Amino acid sequence: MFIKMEKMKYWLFKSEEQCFSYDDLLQMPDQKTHWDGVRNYQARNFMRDTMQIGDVGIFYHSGGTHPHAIGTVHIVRDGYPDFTAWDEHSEHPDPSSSPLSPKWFMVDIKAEKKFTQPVFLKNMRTIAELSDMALLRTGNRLSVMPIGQKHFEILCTLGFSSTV
DNA sequence: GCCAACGTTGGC
DNA sequence: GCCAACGTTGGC
Repeated sequence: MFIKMEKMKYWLFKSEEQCFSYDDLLQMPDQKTHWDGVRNYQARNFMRDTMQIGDVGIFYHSGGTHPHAIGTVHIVRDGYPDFTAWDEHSEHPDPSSSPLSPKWFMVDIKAEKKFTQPVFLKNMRTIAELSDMALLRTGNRLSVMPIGQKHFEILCTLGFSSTV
């Protein structure tokens, strides 16, 4: 008997803090949400093709004066059509997507644990082991991106440490 | 298929 | 508010 164990993958979920924050996620029923509204093919492909239930992620707040990672999440439902695309009243309607021919996909994530202290972007840039993280590349605009296990562990170590 | 114009993102 | 980066659009 062969049971294929897929290797757990690591992701970063980016959201503008004033738009949807980690605290907002904690307020959601069952602390879950669907990661809707992504209208970028590369991010779409990650969610549709690569993410799996059980993968874990870092939640990152962009847009503020001090961008930072703020907690961990895990994926509780893998890729399925983003139904907000054919809702004309949604934030990101796209008439070219339909239930019969969905163009955009999303996953469901659930909050895991909020960091005891945020890990600031400014701090990340000083850490050599994080230098190859996609988030730190200038001009990166993906709201969902893969990171390495090493990146995930370093961010958790910093975020859950009790001293600065 | 090329490429300039345009819109959006996001750090600073 | 500015500007760099980059994806998308549309004319040709």
